[in-house]
Amino acid sequence: MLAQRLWDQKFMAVTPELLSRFPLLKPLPTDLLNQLAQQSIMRKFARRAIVLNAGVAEDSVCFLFEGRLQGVDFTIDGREVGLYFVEPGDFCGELGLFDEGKQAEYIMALTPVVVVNIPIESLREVMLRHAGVVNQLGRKLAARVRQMTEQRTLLGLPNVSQRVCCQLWSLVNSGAASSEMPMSLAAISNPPTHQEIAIMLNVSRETVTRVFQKLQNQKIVQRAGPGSLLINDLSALQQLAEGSREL
Amino acid sequence: MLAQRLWDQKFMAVTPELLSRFPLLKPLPTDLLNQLAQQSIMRKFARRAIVLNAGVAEDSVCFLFEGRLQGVDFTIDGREVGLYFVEPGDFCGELGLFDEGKQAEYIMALTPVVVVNIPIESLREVMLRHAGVVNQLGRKLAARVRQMTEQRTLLGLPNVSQRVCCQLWSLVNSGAASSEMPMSLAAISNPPTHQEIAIMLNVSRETVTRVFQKLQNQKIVQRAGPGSLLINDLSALQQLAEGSREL
DNA sequence: GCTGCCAAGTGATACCAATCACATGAAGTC
DNA sequence: GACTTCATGTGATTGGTATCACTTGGCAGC
Repeated sequence: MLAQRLWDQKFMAVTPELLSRFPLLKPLPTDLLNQLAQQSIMRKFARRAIVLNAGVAEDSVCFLFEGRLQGVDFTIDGREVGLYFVEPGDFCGELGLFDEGKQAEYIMALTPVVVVNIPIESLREVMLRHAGVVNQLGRKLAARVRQMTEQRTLLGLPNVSQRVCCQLWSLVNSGAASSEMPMSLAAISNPPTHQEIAIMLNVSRETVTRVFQKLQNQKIVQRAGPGSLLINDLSALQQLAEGSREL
Repeated sequence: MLAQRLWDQKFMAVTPELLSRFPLLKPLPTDLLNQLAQQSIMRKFARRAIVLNAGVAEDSVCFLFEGRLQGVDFTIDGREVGLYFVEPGDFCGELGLFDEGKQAEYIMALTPVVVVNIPIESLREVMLRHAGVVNQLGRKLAARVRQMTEQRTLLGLPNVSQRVCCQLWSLVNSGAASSEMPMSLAAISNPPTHQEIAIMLNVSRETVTRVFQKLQNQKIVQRAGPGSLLINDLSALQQLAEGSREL
């Protein structure tokens, strides 16, 4: 473990410039960033690797530099449960900053990822002196609660197709914040696999596939290569999500 | 509306002593409590009344003095979704302290309640000067995220009886923190109605009833009057929750 | 005591999605 | 190019829950 860390550190030093790419850390003074950079380590993980472990008190917060992460948990009977996605520039494992509790969920790499681990203790010190950081962390937590609430509401939908469409709809709205798209056309870049969607919605993978089949047959969505899903008929998707239209 | 508030204020003045009963506010100096008390109002609500509205930016945080509240939301098709309970001494609607977003979920009175509303603006000022308050709020949010994560995991269970038993199990552990009980015997005071449990677990009310029937037939739980549910066989409940035993 | 209301209990039925067991297709590796 | 591995596609079967339509029972108010 230590060897691994030293190796990483050696070959991929964490620079203050790199840290300042993260919105949370950007406002910090240069010397502080220098200090943090020295205490931080950069690590790479393969697809499907566990980046943070549930049930243990992790000693660092994980900042995502490249790739995509997902918070996942497992039910007692071993079933996988998808919680949320983490995109580059964002971070996870921040609950430990506020209490001494254990990491609640696993963080798994959906793609090969590059992350920066910053020790919790160092960040706690930063929090003491920089109210702005505390503020942003508070906002982040609040946003997470809101998002979880929305997701929970989604799970209340009795109609499974509607659940899938709702999830797609919320992916469209969160992902493609770029507003140069025409209203009727949008895209989801690096769309989750059917399996990833399934565990977020408490449905089986096959069911997700079948919903996608129908959506494609009706030309509402369309694959554009492996890394992109085109939404041809945005308003149809919205109607499906809202339940005012059936598949 | 204004008249109502004046009425409440007139007949039930908020005293600093009353505010200091809340753990979050207890550490604050007396003069600050005085000030807050003057800006706060006490209100009563009947059972089933909406205490905080979803979708609007509420201008106050709601401290629960008496009774029990539940965070609820509604799916697009009008189905009720239960999110969490609020017990006396606790508060809700605190997300607005961190961002300017709208209240995410409704807060509904499960019993007649007495609450104290403290303006968000006043609390924000308090947060600026008293790091301890920020700290506690952070912990509270973190705890909420953990609890929501657990609840979400619960929903992943394919077996509905298990879901119900898990929920009961977590009610036992959170509610009856009083440790003078023998290990094999516990009780849930003011247990939620079947309907309230049902909407938290995404199951129908009838299904909850049927699970309770089985639990009662097997003498695992037992009603003790309207305000209490006895758990006769705690370990059996645990096994059922963990899936190592079937109903 | 009567009435009304709401929580809880119960059976019959229908249907929808999970599951299983494959087939196919695409991407990366040696 | 052969091979592995993973994502996706598809049909048949089945069981579990929602739903509906009631009944019962307890509590409160008049």
